[in-house]
Amino acid sequence: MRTYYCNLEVTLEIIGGKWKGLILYHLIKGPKRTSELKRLIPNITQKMLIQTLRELETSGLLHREMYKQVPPKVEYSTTELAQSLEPVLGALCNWGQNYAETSFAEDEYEILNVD
Amino acid sequence: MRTYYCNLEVTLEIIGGKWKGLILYHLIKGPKRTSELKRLIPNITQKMLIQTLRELETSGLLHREMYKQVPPKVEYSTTELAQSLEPVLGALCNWGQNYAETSFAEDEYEILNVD
DNA sequence: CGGCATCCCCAGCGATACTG
DNA sequence: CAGTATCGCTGGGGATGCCG
Repeated sequence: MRTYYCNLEVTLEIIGGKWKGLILYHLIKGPKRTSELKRLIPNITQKMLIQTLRELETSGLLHREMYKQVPPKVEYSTTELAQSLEPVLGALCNWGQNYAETSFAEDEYEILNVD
Repeated sequence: MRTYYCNLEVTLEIIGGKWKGLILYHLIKGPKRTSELKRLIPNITQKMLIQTLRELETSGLLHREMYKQVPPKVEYSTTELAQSLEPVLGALCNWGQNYAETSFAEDEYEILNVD
């Protein structure tokens, strides 16, 4: 029996951690192949990418579609459960942009959008 | 020069991690003393509580008010920057409640609200 | 009561090499 | 291209005890 002291703890257990939010953010915009995600999130290692995708799949947030061909092609997409996070993740993203603009020195950071 | 590949990475660096979101969530509802926060977040150790509060203060999200008296009294409150997270954290909280209700077996978890 | 300092463990993560 | 396997580190964080 797992005990939570706040509903937010549930959320953080499912989509918290170093990479889950970022992966969901990109996948919510549309299905992506493994290599596309790696390109969108350059700092993640392949190991962590695969591992995190597995966890999100287990939590019912992602769907994994495998095409039987050579070379292999795998595509990840979000479930309805994950889609409902779209406005929240969007808001968090905007908040980060605003935070950087107001709290970071202009010459101490950069945002490279790789879309 | 710190490089981000998505504005969401900024957000996660500031309010990500194991405890920051939870602490902000409680403090946004109103100023709290250290011991109150400890009671609201039973699983956090005092070390991590203090450490995380310091980091949030450094990031400009919290204000620390110290009353010179015996026994000591310290109160933490949110800055305007943190207040803007209220709707987002509230949404995440609701999402977690919904997730638990739909995806967890009823007899495998419990939510103890300590408000 | 609020906070700091130590010690120490372990799991999360990175690096690398390998497979179908 | 997608994924697995192994090794090894390191730092996040827990436990404990002390101080103003």
